[in-house]
Amino acid sequence: MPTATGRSRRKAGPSIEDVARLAGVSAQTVSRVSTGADAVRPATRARVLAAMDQLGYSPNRAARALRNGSFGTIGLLAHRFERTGEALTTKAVVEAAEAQDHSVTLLHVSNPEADGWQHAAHRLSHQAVDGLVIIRAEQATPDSLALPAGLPIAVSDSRLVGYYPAVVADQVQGSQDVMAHLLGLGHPTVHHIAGPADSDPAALRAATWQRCLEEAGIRPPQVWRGDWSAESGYAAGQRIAEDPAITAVYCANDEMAFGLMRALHEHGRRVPQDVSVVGFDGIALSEFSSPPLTTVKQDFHRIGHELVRLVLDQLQSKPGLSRDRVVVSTELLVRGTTAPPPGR
Amino acid sequence: MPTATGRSRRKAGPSIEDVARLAGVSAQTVSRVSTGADAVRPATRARVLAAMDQLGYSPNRAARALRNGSFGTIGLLAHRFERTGEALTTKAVVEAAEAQDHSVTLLHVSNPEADGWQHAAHRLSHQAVDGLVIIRAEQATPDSLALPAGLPIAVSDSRLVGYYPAVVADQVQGSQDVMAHLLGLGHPTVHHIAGPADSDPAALRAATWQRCLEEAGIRPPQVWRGDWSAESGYAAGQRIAEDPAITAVYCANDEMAFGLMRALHEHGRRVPQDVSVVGFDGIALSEFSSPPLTTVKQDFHRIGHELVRLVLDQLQSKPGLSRDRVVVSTELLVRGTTAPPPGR
DNA sequence: TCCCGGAATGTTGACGTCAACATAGCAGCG
DNA sequence: CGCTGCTATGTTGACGTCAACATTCCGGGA
Repeated sequence: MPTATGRSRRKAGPSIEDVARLAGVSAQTVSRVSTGADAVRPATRARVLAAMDQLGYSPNRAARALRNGSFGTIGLLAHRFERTGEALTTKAVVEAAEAQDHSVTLLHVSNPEADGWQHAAHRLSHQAVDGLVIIRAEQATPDSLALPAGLPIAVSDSRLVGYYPAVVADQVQGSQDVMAHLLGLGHPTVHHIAGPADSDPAALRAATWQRCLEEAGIRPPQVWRGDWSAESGYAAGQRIAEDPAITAVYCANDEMAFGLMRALHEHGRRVPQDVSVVGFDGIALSEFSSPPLTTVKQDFHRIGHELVRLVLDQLQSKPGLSRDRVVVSTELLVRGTTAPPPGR
Repeated sequence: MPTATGRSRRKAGPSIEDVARLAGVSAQTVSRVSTGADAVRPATRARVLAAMDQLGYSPNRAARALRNGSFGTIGLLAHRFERTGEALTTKAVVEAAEAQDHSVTLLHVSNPEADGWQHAAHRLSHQAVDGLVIIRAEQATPDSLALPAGLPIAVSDSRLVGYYPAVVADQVQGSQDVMAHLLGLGHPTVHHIAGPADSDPAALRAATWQRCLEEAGIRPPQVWRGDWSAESGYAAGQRIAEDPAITAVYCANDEMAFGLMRALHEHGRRVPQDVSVVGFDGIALSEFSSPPLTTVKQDFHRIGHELVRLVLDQLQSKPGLSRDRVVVSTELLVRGTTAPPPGR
């Protein structure tokens, strides 16, 4: 059974010794040149550089990592990271890490049940990376992860917030803005298509929606349950479109809003004249639905950068500099899918 | 100049020696248990496993990499990988790599001008990863990359195809299907919103569009030039919407189709009654525009898996098994944005 | 002239792992 | 009862790098 064990010793590239021999110096001098640390006579340095160039030498990162105990690598643990929010965060994490001379190793958690996360965490265990960023670990709990102690970790919205340094978007403010906007337009009530029940951000958005209604003296209607996908928004939309009493829907993300709008469109209900729709996330395409979607924009770029900062601060033992929880503000973008209710 | 060099020796986790001592065996026996390779008596194995568990041991990957000359890591070089196609390909690459016990290190090329790619290639230089996957290296040329010789590489659609083993989507077939569909509906001609001029897939789609028109005896109209973004599709749409003679537009990707549709909508031109629109990629949201977008679906999942296979085949020196070029077929999805031209 | 001191360079060893080889233990058999 | 031929385990060394320490070299001052 020759599975993946068939890895044999690869032919090595030129080593520091080869360069040293060619340049007529010791390995240590080559090391000095390559790390740029110590004093080396300009003539010697030039000779070493020429030798490096000639051999196409580049330092072996495994050996460096072994020597230094540091990989220059941050692990990124995510589930379904091809989704817009995750992809944008990932991009920002990679950029920020690069700016700090770190690279990013991706680990995709295929089955988000506890086992998948644990398996993933184990693979990226504390010797493989210097730190770990976890984005949207929806089902995971600190126990189910069993991460090695001492590994610097930063998480974004998820159940893990509170257990590890975290970056969270201001779900509450964003949801309040949405509700103020819709109720301000005169809608008698607002329906909500929520994200999956095991998602923390989804729960927060739903709770804020509910609280805002209650504070306005309105009894919250039954919540519609989606799973972030446009399909689920479409499915909920099939029922919503049949109820002429519904004039405003707050969707927990943009994809579900797209699904809802298609369902409304198919049932001949006009957006925004008959029904107002609001999304969440501010994905690039949200500006190009017809009409463009009113939504709450998240600053994924900043979220990614803050996540990296939290991890690297721990690495460099600057606990004083890193607050436990960074809140990134959100912004309501009022575009074309919201209007006063019909007959008003 | 203390740049990022301030990394000190991290406190090490438990080593194989610690486990050996606790279990009362030699380090080699621990190694055998941890690699699962050799024969170890069940009682001994159990003792070692218990010791590993108690200490929270996990093998040091740097040491392993140094020993084996292999990192178990594939590098992924991409520009703007947060876009749908890139993100889906990335996901598939990560999954496929994981299935082969490899992890994936992401490298984001921020400025795609030659320098950015070269810088990126240098960072991932041949000792850091066992192989390299390059997706959509639009501006890069083999010379501008200067990749280390002997590093297994696989590329997807880009100018690099032909220089390295490649996986390409069947742009030609997909474009032909689009043109046959639209012309078959009776449209007198078809306009095209192309991708950026330096993109190979964009060029291929545009060339096929042009050839199909010519073969039908139609003189191709001026091409509209976009940059893949919905914004650019919207910008082209502002002009297209003003020309009542235009009844069908083939967009080189879905995002631009979304932008076009919003522009058409704003100008009161109905899709598909007045204008037919076709996209390319088959992103998840394309099914949830109103009406749902007719598009050419690419199998990003398969593309990612083939890329990994090409790299790993080279790693295991199976040149016979890996063709130089894998073509992944595309599929026209006829949905709601295409219809016969008005008055027919 | 000789010695001192600092700068440039060299030598040694250790990081953690695992392949190769070495040895110990033990069952089976004549 | 000793020998053969396994199987289970132990020992050694090397992968490439770099910090710590050691050495060499050289100019300048006494």
